[in-house]
Amino acid sequence: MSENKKKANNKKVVVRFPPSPTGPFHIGNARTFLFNYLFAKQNNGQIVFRLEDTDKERSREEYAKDIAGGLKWLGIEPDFSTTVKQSERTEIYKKYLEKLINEGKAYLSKEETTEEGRRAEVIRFKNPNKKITFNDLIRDDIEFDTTELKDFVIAKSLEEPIYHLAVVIDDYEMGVTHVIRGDDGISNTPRQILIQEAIGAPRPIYAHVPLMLAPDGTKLSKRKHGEQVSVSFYRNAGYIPEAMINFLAMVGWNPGTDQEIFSMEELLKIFDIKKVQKKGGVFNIEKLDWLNREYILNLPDEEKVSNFLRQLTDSKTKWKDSEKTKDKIFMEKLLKIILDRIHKWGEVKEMLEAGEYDYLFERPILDNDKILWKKESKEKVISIMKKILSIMKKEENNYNEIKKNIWNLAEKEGKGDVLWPLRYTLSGREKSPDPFTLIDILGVKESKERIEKAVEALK
RNA sequence: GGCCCUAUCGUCUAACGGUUAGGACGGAGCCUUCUCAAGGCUUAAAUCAGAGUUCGAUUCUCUGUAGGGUCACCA
Repeated sequence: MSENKKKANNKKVVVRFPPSPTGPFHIGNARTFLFNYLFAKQNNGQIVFRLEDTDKERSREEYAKDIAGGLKWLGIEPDFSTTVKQSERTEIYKKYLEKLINEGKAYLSKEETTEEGRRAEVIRFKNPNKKITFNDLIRDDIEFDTTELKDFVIAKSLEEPIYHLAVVIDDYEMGVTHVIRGDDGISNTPRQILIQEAIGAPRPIYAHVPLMLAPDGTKLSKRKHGEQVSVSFYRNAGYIPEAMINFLAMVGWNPGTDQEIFSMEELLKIFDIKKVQKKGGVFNIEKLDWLNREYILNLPDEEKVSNFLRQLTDSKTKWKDSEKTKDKIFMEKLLKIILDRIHKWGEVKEMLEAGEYDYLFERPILDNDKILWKKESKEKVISIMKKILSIMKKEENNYNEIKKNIWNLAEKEGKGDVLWPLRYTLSGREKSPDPFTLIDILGVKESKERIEKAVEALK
């Protein structure tokens, strides 16, 4: 008897991560894995990793790597040291198949080969045609009549087992005690139980977690819903793994309190597989974005800086090696501005590449019409600008005084009449941070020069 | 279509058979420095329908309806 089987007998919890490497790591699978992970860790159990690559046509090494990489990124790693590949286990399956055939529980079946690619001979399971009831941790008892399954195919040949056979044998040999999978697996369960009974394997405890759905209410699929079904999409977009975990856990589960933010540690304490919803949950990316922002804001300063710098380095902005980027104080101010405007790190790169902050590095080209807020008269704007300039000259580098005095001026002359031309002159953009923030980051000297130039151009 | 599963605001969800049906995201409005964000406050928004059980049903039962899943020599 194998080591694993002994453990199962001792009721040591063993769960499995059985991805099929036929595509990039799917976000829905990540969630199912998370539930497995939480359950296993809570019970001091083992998490075995199994690549279900019996479909030679579609399985690819790069996908297996993407899945393993995604799990590592999310911080929910199985026990990779015991990784099993179904493609390397044909001898084992063959043994069981031969036994099943010898015992009359399966048989070689001659088939009519009307379609191309179909075998003239396959191995079918001799269906005892009975009713099967199994218990599910999430849905209680589920009953099936297996008669409708007929004598289903379990292998194309002795060397080519079909999924159901391989799964049952592997779960048995690996001592899997709890099968926690998507509820699209519910209808597979009765035939797998039939096979279990035929090979004398114990029945694991099942928990079918509802699927995570797309906004249209259907199963998330790459074909229908695109890149957003892949874990790597979120990784590349600059989401924080802890935020992803938090979000994934909350689609379909909640602790029954108002708490929204959970660390892995907290999840491990309060997660309860039995409290997982029965209904599928829609993947709501807006909530994810909100959550991710919360996580970004809670990051230690050094991590904020390093993430920000990485985005800058990765970007294709013309000024990324400019002197200014070496000015620590300037960069801190820029980061502060940016942090107010992002939900995920990838947006930093997007904004920088879109030129949204170019005006901080070079003087913007101004449009005289836009300086005039709501068609103010040129004369008025010029006179206001001159007043601002005199405030700046008087106070020179006392930022707080300048801010106070300009604000007083704005109250007197009309906020928009002062603030808009000022802000636009400094940034050259219709949308930007407020003028005081701009003066602060640009410096009084540069701000003054920009205003002087604008006044000249207006005349 | 057969079989299986499910049903509370748009979304994620809370509510020993007794609540003004609660929270969060998103929305709307207002405030906060003109704009964009961020933030604050306020607000709209739900028990699928019909029977039954019960003094009383979001909660239990049945029926219907709707949605989803699954019906491979894919996994």
